[in-house]
Amino acid sequence: MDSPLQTAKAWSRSRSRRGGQPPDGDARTRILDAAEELFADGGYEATPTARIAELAGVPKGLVFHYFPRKIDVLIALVDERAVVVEEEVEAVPGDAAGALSRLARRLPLHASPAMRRILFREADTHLSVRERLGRLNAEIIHRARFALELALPGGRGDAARLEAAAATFAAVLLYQESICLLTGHHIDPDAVAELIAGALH
Amino acid sequence: MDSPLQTAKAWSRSRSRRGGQPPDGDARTRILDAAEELFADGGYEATPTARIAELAGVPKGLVFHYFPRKIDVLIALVDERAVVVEEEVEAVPGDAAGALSRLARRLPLHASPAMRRILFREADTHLSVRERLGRLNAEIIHRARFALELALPGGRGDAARLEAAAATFAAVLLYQESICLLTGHHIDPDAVAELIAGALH
Amino acid sequence: MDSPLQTAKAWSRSRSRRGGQPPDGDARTRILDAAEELFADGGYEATPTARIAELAGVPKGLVFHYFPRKIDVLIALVDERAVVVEEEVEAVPGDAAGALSRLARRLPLHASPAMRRILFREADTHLSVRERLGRLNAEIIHRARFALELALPGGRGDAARLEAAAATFAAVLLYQESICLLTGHHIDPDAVAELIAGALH
Amino acid sequence: MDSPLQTAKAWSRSRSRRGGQPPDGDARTRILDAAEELFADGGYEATPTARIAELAGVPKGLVFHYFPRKIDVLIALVDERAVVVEEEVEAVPGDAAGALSRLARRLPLHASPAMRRILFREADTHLSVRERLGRLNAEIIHRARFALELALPGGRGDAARLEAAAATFAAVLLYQESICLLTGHHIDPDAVAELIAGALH
DNA sequence: TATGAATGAGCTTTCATTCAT
DNA sequence: AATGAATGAAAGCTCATTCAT
Repeated sequence: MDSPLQTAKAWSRSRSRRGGQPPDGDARTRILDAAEELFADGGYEATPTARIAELAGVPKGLVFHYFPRKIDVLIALVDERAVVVEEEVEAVPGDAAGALSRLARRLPLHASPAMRRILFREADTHLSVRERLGRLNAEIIHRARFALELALPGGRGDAARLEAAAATFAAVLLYQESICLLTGHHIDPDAVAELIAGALH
Repeated sequence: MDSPLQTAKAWSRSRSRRGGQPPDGDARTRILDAAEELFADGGYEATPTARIAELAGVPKGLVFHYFPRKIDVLIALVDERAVVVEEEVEAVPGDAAGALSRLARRLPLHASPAMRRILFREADTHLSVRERLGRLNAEIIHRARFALELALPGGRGDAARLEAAAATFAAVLLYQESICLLTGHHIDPDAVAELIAGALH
Repeated sequence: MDSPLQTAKAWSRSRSRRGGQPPDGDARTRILDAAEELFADGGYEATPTARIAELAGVPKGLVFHYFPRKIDVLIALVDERAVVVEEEVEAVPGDAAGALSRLARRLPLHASPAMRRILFREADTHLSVRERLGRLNAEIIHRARFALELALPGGRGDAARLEAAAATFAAVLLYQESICLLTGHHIDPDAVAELIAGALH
Repeated sequence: MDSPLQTAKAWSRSRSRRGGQPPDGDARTRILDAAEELFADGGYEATPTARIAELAGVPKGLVFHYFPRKIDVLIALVDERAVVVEEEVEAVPGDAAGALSRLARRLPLHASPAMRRILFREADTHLSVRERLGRLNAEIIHRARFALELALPGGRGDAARLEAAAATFAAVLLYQESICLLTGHHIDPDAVAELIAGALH
């Protein structure tokens, strides 16, 4: 409740509620589960399909039954487990900081923490991943701009300023988790929301 | 001069000035050059040492003569070509936005665009890279905070607010290049500098 | 009528008359049809059973329902679709060249062009195929010798000469199609028939 | 001396004279030797590279050091060990049968019996092999026609007849070995030479 | 009879690394 | 310092075959 994004544990708790004990669900699901974990940990390239199969508790051949090429596992993962939510949000005029905070708390992305790591780690080299990350970034900027526009009185404030504010907020949202992982430096999205909303008066 | 970070072409121009004959420099240098390009393009894991040797125009065995293990190439690259500059900067009270802009224009990092990509791409999985990125982030935050503190009148403005501002600016600086590469979305650091400086009055 | 052997199109026309709905015939037939085409094109070894099933439009498991082992598909093909006709032909004394021409036009083999390719391609390594090809060769030589004997006056002409003539004609008949496919060089069986008949006076 | 083509034993005797005991020669040569034997026996597709390495007495990886893809082994084999001799032969007017016999005894092809099998077996499916076989066929027909033309008096005898005779002789020469292997039926090239020469008077 | 998930042995190929020269 | 053949473990992937339904 105090964290802007669900933790890894909270996420797996919410998913395992529907299933049983490991091996959880059907073979295809277990393969994706395993791949998600391993890709997030060591990266796509460094993860052999054999280890995916092993962790999933299925024979090596079955991985290729469902996913003819290794890359298809990653594609399926992104397709099915990193869904960008593109819907209109209700307008709340006047409270820009609150709107940004709410956006931070509820990213327009259905994805586990592991999937989020994969999304950033592999975007560099894999087109389908990059495309998904691009959509997410666009959606966040769109919503941030919408929140700021509504919150601000009239047409005041030039467009460039608003654009920079939205992009800045998106950058923080997208990378705060990476930054924490890589540098150990925590960023409080609420403080940033207030800061940016304040900057536009 | 109008770009916040050197472009790839500008960088290689500035480097080749010191070098000379094609193929440029001695064998060790050519190996590192090749590795830098290939690691940036396809990632460390996906780059065979044989291709490094090929691109460097040296026999395969020579790579292992200079760098006993493949990982040593990456380590040397980070050590020698991603130098974080840790020095005190002169204070310019009163002009917070200008100070941030100057910081954006001159990151405390001696590294080519390719090296910067490597730094972010491999930080996840390779300790020595992560450590370097952490130092860079710390240095940027340090300087941003210093600039903002000096620029602001008195001790006014609470510490948390200043912290958030510095972290936000660092996030933008660190990831603007990645964001552009991944999403095509440009961010103007000067606008962000002004925005953040403005937010602190 | 002017071609010594049926063309692929003529063959499939004559077969589909008995069949009917697309996809043609029952599952077993469609499997054999697919195998015939694929074995002829790429060879037995290079053809996965999965592709046979795919081309036949049947599930993979069904192939093994009808043919427990992959080799059984080839065996069935040869058994059922490369039938060597072993029957006595009427004698027509005096016209050796004509008799050979007739033999060329109507090989003692019921088989599509694809099956003929399979017969030659797989004879090297698969006993049942080799045996069938041997029977065909023997039958052709038998008929050619018979035609030449009858056509020639008395017992004149030594046996070895006649043997060589029959074998030569058989070689041309058997391999003219292969030669054309492999080298693009056409051979006119009628001209060869006349040549060989003429050689025996 | 009485056989038109060298036997397998005679061929390997003539080659091993230059080398020592097995493992004979350098690694690349041993790999080609092994491949030649195995491809001839079981066919290209059915021969794993691992068995080539095993028979050659080299580690599996070395095969791919010299031949990046499996198909390159076959290509090298055809390139280096199935050389078609394209040179003019001296004219011997008047003795067509003798000229053809000499052609039969000395095919314009430098290749072991094993290579000859490979040439015919793989021509169907591998372009480079087919091209080589086509060249051989063309050369044989060329020489046979040349021999028959010279041997025959004046311009007598129509061109089509001569063409058929040359093609027939080439077919017999090319396939006599295959026919013998596949059907057990021996053909005496000398008898065929005499027959065909006789047919043209 | 019909189906497609499941299996695992084995395939081609890759690659970091070693080493004699 | 320089070289490229040699090595073998392990990678991605294929495929005939089995089997529960």
